Amino acid sequence: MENEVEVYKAGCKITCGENLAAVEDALYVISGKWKLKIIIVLQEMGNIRFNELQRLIPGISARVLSNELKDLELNGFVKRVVHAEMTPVVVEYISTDYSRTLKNVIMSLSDWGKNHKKNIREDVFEK
Amino acid sequence: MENEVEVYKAGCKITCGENLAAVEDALYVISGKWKLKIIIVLQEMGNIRFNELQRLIPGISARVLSNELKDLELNGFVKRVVHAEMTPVVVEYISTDYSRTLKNVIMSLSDWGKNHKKNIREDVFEK
DNA sequence: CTGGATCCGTTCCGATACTG
DNA sequence: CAGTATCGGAACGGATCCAG
Repeated sequence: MENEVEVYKAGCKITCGENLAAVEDALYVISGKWKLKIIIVLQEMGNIRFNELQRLIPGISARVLSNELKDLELNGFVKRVVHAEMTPVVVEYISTDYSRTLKNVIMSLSDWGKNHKKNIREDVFEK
Repeated sequence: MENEVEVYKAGCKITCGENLAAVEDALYVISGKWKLKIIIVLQEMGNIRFNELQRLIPGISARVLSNELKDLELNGFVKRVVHAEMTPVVVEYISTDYSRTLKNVIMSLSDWGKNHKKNIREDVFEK
């Protein structure tokens, strides 16, 4: 019977490892303080310019925003569009189709976040 | 017509802000390199002891695991159970009901991670 | 306006050693 | 077994100045 438990746990370790690896892959791309936020704003606003983006994401500095945008562009979540015909040059950022595959992730996080906030307010913590 | 766009965007900013805040609340609690992984393993294994946990999460050090567990316990995701009647003392960690509310989050992340990995392998990147 | 460059403090985190 | 202590490097991120 002790053995059964061990066998069960050994089985768990396999599926568990799969899930773990998949979540790890996801986190590798979208974790960090800003990435998901930028993606969300980009998706909701359609096209958007650098400064407006910065204004919509409270607390982010130009340096960090710039770095994050490069990273997101490399990973195919954002497209950078330069309107060279205008003066001064206008640069717009738009979200890609691929970034839209994160819909479920964003929604589940958003839902959970709302509940969590509610719970924290009500509980007053019975630790 | 230019005006319509601005009105639309102004509306977006409101709902956008809500989503942003909710996702931010969620990320505040579960972001970081290890938190979700620990929660996943804990959920799949039921009860588990410190060293086994460390073995199941490749790369984590004892110091970091210890810190993360304390943090997770404070936030109600993990329960620490001490069996003082045994010698040597056995300490077990178990996941809480509250940690199970993350089910959707974990599943959507896992699904997306699997797809993402597949895409990366196939694309060979047509940037 | 759209960032790049630099400086610098903080925080994270990995390695190792150690304790009861 | 279940952690703690200490160290040091790396990464993150804010502030400021600068350029096209």
